[in-house]
Amino acid sequence: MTIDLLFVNISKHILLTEVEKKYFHSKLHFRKLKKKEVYIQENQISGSVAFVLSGCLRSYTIDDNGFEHILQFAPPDWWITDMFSFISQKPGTIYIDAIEVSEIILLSRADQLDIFEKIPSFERYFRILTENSLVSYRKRVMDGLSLTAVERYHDFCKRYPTLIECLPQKQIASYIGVTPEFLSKIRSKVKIV
Amino acid sequence: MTIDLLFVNISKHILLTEVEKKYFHSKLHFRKLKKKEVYIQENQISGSVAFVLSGCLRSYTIDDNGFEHILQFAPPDWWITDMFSFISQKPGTIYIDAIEVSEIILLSRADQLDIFEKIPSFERYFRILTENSLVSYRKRVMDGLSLTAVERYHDFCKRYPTLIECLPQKQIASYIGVTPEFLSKIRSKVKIV
DNA sequence: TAATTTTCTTAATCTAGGTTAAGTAGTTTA
DNA sequence: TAAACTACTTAACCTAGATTAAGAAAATTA
Repeated sequence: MTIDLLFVNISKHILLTEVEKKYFHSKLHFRKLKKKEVYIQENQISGSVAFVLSGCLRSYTIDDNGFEHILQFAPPDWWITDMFSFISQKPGTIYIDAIEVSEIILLSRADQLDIFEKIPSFERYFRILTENSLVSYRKRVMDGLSLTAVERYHDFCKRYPTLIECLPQKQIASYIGVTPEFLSKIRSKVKIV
Repeated sequence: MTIDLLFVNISKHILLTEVEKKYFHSKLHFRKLKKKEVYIQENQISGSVAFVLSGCLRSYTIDDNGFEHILQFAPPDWWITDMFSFISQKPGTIYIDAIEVSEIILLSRADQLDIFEKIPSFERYFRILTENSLVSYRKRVMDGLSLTAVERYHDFCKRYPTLIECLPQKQIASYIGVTPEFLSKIRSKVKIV
């Protein structure tokens, strides 16, 4: 996958001149991650936000009992970072690693802020991304408050059919907020009925 | 309360000229809400976002069983709307009403977009608000996945000490995702131990 | 290929939190 | 002020989902 994926994504929201594209491009860094390789760790300051070109990343916390809770999956064409740490430049609370071999493009917070100054339409681009992301977290909060585990699982299957294919089941369980054992039970019941 | 509250809030994030302030001001609308008066309803398109000058609003959904689930409280100095509907201009899924007599300032989506064109620093202002809001929804998702009801209640008390004072207990229960009966149980246990 | 690790399944048992119900206290409204 | 809601409490009972444990299947690694 090439960096074109990112420029196509951007062009859905804002228009850039060739000069602006080049300037933005000059601030980007490319990185490959092996399977399970960590991109961001707890207590670390997230210096950058990552755009996924290929593979898949995930963000998660580890609670006091050592259990992982998955916040987000980032397949190609998605941005991911520890937003709290990225915007505050304080030590973060989440881990981000690669579920499979992945290629990502990095933009540092300093460079992002610099770009906001030089190319104001980027402020719009990230404002729109943040709005959309806000809405999807909001939905997640509502679903947690009002749906059962079975309903959350079906909703996940409907919304992310491609992720269902490639993710280990225990990670889906962690995302929807149940134990792997219970998800297994849910799935076996569905088959019979 | 006067509209100054809003301009002080804005000045924490961006600098405006007098002309810009006046232009922005000219797009705002003032509204008073009685206790329980509805500002936005399900299936309605949220034409505007509201800044609270006095009183307190809340946003919530009503699920298939008729239960309310509170998404957000908006005391003075906060913005509130159905973000999904506001950005997409499609029919929304939530209700927003006044918990007590309230004064709010409204900005329509059309005017907001117009202001983004004319005064790009407003794009920054709302980008920053959206980033912060995203982080707090993200925390809410994490808390829902990793904390017990007791922990979520204590966290709420710590984070929103002023809201604890003025909100009916059943609304706090609805926000943290438990029944009023169970919250009552939690509170009585805390007293004894 | 075998050995090891990780994932998934099944089943018994347990518990956090829900449900139902009934009583009390506080607040609106007539 | 009384009547009618609405909010809060308590307690018995119930259930969705967790925990524990053990085996089977799949994927890594040597």
